[in-house]
Amino acid sequence: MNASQPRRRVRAADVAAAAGVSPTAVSFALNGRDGGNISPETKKRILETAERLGYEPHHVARSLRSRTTHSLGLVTDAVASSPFGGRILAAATERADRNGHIMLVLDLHSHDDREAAAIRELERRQVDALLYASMGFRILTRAPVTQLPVVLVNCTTKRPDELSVYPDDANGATRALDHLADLGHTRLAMLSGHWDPLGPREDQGNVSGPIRRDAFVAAAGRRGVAVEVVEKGWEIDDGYRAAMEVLDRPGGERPTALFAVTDRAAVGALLAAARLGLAVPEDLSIIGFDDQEQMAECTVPPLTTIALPHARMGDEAVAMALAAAAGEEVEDRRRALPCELLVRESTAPPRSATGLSER
Amino acid sequence: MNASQPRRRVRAADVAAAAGVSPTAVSFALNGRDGGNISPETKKRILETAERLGYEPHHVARSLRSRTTHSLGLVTDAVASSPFGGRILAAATERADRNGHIMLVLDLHSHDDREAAAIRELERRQVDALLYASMGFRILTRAPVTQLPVVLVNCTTKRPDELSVYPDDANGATRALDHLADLGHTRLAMLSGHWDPLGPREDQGNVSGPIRRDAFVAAAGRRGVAVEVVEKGWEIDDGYRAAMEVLDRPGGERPTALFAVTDRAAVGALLAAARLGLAVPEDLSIIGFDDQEQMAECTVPPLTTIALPHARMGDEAVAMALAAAAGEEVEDRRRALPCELLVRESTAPPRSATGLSER
DNA sequence: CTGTTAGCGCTTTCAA
DNA sequence: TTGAAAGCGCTAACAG
Repeated sequence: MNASQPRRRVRAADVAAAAGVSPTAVSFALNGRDGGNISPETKKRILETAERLGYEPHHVARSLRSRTTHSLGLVTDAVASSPFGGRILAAATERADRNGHIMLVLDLHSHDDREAAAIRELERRQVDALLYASMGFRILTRAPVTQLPVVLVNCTTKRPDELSVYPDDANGATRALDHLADLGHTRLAMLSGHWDPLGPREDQGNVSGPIRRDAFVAAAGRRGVAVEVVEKGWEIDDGYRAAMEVLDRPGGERPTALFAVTDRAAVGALLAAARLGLAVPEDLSIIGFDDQEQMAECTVPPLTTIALPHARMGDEAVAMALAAAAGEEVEDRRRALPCELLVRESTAPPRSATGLSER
Repeated sequence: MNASQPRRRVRAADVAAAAGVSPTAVSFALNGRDGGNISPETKKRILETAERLGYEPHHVARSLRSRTTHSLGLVTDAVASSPFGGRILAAATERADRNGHIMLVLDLHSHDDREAAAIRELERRQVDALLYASMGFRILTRAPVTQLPVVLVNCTTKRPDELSVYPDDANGATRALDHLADLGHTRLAMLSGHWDPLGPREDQGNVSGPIRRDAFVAAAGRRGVAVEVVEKGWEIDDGYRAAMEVLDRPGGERPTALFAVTDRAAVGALLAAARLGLAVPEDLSIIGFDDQEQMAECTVPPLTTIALPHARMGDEAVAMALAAAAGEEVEDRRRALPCELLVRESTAPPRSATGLSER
């Protein structure tokens, strides 16, 4: 049919010519910018012509003229390469896309010295706003320097006017304790991490560890249950060693439930329990934190855990960035998002509470 | 000092005026485009002036004029949200950045029907080339349709002219077997997955499973060692069940080494071994596949595994895309990248081979 | 060796 | 209601 498929890109002017109108009319019709100044039928004809010709607006030209690129920059310290970062990124790109924006991604690979250059690059690209995401939850001493609107993701500062979204770890830890206490456990242990396991600089460390620990201990105090805290670290082997320490003792002195600072540590605890011949959850309840992909859901048994609000962080961060870019006043500039409890199969009432000793 | 900080953006014309030259000279000086037609000292003066004024080229304007945006589009079926995808993405953004390009990321969230729209969006944005990355290694029946140069990442097609980079799973599985055989194991089991665990459509499934299995079995045949294959799946619980099946029998009939199709399955095997009171690697060697972040390295004991070439895939994909965008002829259009063996602590010679029974 | 000038494709003010 | 025309900031022919 279309014998002479046109090689050349079809421009607004081509549509205008084909429809017998001016470029102005085309622009108006396509952008719905008609302040009632373009007749419905003309508009319809223009739209049809554009469709027929396969017209696609030239985004770059549009950006040059309108001084907005409909794009957002995402600078990450290493999020793109962390197992959680993906969830933030996916939700962020999703939300951006729904709003006609696209995400420009720059990964610092933990080289903080590249930060300034990355931000300048994004400024040059005329992004409408910036997201700055960190791998672990951090409290920054200073936000990235730029004239652009910035939203901090998975990190925040002390300044109340700075835009940020981050997980409410304390809320999550409290839910973990309540879950265990509600089940009837009274002798608990927490497999905890260290302060600042990642960075050399004070503001680089992941602060989730102490927050989770302190909130858990505080909540335990409120509920009147005992907690033994063992600080070994976040990883599988750390959890294994910590669990071995509290579990390898006579039944009566052993905690009936463990709260692990991360799902990885919880997997270590699972390993230790298996090694010690303790059945989970019958002999020992274990609850993790993070709802880590491909891990929490498919351990044996599946892990009860506290889910980090990654998707929501990405989503809200973009919403905030867009609002700020549009010059709107943003409410709740610092958003601590709740962490949901996911009850799976690694937690149950303690033996003494059920009164029955199965198997 | 700078009492009157200029609000207005400084343009090339401003630099030209300040340096007492024409905009052309500025353009030439900044782009190194001088065909020897600009005096070194003029150039120096221009550069200094630009520096002093804090001039930043307006990328959008430049793109409009030069018809190249120095940006690459990345369409993923869900890579951004997978634990491996991050590594690809990080390496890709890194390489792009080093070459003055930026990455526009669009995540399909497994909605294949959005693919066409995503690609059109990227075309509108005038990206110089496209990367199409899939979460699991797939063999596509058709590549994305676009006029742009495309590089397939972690997937490929049967067409030899299509650009792609993907892992050489067969190579990895062969290395796994060689490692075990070299250690002296003669009675092995492979904890394998299913064909097509992910997608409804035939070309959506991850093909790594059967490739790894077949290559492992073939290599075993070559080395003359026995392999029992158990097909349960990729996840921790699948590995646990599969391992239980082959391990829960008298010592003489039990394999001395396990090859797990993924690190997750290997963790399941670790759990099963612990449950059964088998010491790893003394009683049982376990080797995984993937070198999964925050998992392989920190199990107890740390897992010997085969590393997927994620970073290299991201890196080479960008290099290929850039070359293709520049109109260069690309060699090795389909690149199967080798998978390295990482020897950690979960593998050792079998008891019978050492002749000693420790502990 | 340097400057003038004409666009890239689109939007939008202003006049018809 | 519609159209002409003037740029957005930069690059690259083409003169000078």
